[in-house]
Amino acid sequence: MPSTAQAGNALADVISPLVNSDGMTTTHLSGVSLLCLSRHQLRTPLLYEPSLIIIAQGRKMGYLGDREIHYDPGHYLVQTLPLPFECETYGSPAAPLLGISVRLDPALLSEMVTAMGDASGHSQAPLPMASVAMTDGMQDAVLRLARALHSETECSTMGAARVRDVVFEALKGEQGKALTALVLGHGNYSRIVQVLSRLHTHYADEFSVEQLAVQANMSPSTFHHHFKQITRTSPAQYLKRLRLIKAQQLLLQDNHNVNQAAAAVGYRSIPQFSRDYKRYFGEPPLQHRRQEQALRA
Amino acid sequence: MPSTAQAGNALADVISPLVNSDGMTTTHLSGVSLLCLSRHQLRTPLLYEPSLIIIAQGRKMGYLGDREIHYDPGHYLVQTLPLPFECETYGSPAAPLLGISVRLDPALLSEMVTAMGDASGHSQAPLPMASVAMTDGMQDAVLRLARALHSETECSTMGAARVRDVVFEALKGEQGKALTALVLGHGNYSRIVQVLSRLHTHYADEFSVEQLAVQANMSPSTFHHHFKQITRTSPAQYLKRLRLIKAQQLLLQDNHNVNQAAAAVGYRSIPQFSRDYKRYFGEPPLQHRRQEQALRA
DNA sequence: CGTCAAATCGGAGTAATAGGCAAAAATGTC
DNA sequence: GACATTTTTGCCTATTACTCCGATTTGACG
Repeated sequence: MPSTAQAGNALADVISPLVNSDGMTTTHLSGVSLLCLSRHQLRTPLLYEPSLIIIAQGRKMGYLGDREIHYDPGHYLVQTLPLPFECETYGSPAAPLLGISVRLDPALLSEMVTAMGDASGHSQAPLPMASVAMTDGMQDAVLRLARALHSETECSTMGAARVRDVVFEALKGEQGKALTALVLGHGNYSRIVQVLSRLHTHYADEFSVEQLAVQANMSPSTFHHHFKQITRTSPAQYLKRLRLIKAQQLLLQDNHNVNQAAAAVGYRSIPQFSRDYKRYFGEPPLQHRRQEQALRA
Repeated sequence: MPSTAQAGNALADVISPLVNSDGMTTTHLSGVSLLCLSRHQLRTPLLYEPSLIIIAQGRKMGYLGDREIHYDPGHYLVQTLPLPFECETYGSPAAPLLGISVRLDPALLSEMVTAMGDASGHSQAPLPMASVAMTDGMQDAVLRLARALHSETECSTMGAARVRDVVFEALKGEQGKALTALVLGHGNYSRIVQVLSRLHTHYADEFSVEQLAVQANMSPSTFHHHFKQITRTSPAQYLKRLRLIKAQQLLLQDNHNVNQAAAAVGYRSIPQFSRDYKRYFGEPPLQHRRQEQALRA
């Protein structure tokens, strides 16, 4: 059981008994996972599913293009879209990072947004990733959710409701509009989102920016513009990163060899894959796998 | 004492009494050696130190990439950089190759160049190896040097001056500029030379072209370009040849075994070493050593 | 300060190389 | 002559090198 450094951190105390290893721990509640990391993790690219991430102890820092996103016990993360970005995690054996992640199920989201009605007049352009100041309401909701995780019975009977509470708080919060925009097609934003969704489903296929622009009903140049506004990278870059991250999973978790991984994510040229991989992650594919394996052993 | 075939070859007559075996003979003057070879030596890779080489009898032919460099009694060789190249020697028992080699001491060179002042306006790109037509001045200077070698007393009192004369003639000659460029950093040229120097000192270390390019303050592609311009091979090739030649010395002279030699010059994989050696020298390492030992016995 | 030419950079495809493993071959040893 | 050891070869995968080319920068000159 990881240690909780600070006294009086209720959430950390509740989470801590539930995890026993670094990384993501699943819970009895699908869509809810626990984060733990007892060491410093240098800035590295990764990809989160749309989710809410609440930090109980430690802190994280995300880099999306030129934006820096801090999250810590006083700020939770609203991740609306599954964007590739880079993340640095601050944790130590004495005070590991502890947190809880709640996946944003589109169906649930849609239902809730519709039920809540459209209190439109959107304050600002929706951000696909944003750090939001913690509120009392959210704090309470998360704490209740975390407590529920201790009992399998409570999970099955009350789990959905606990999750609902948390999401409700998020919808009320600063970034509620961003989530709303996801559900109610909101002009340009949702057209780009559709394209992103397509990329995520078919990342191994070949795409031309032109095709994508057509799909979004925009000219290539406007498409490029809006795309970059949201993802902070160009379409081609986005796809490349997506592929590389997927390939990394295949390499490190599914024990594919470099050939297979490269092919599986749509690379035609293995050398090209190797180079891109090295540029993005800092070291070439196989070496990376060896290191990772060495860490486990 | 080797025979001097042609009548009236003053230099050959002076040198000939000083040598009594094939190969390099050292003299009382450090940095000055005598060459003798009474048989034909097929084209084989080797590495000279920066030096002046004056042939008194017979001839040699150097191959540096696509360039051919002839040297014979009418042409002396100015070797500015220690480049791996290939060399064929024409000699026979009746008329062995005879020559004299004067090492180019960087300190001496530097001193002389500075003293002579920079008569810049460089005629052409400096060549790291070049054959220069013999001049009367050089002929005289070398002859005087050679005569001095006969007397240990003269060596110790006048040796330095005699060497100085020879180097002075070289500096005045066609390739003087190449030597000057060595001392006075000359933009790209000297940046590449620095890298070469590093390679020669640390040839057993691991290098990537990328690193080297950084050291030379160039992009990889530009680095490639300039490197090849000077050495007539690519960086990786150059390092490989350097290592193989060093390994050859260890094998043939220092009686290392193949393992040791391979490791000592930076090969991680012995099989790879064996392959490369064979490609470069025509036959695998051990066989080569055996042949060489057979020749001596 | 703008213009043109030359040098340089960075990307991408092709080719070559490194290094691992295993087996064959050669060598030295008893 | 059989065995143990060293060396060589073959094959395979992953990585790097090499080279060309378009884009960009640099630098000299007007």
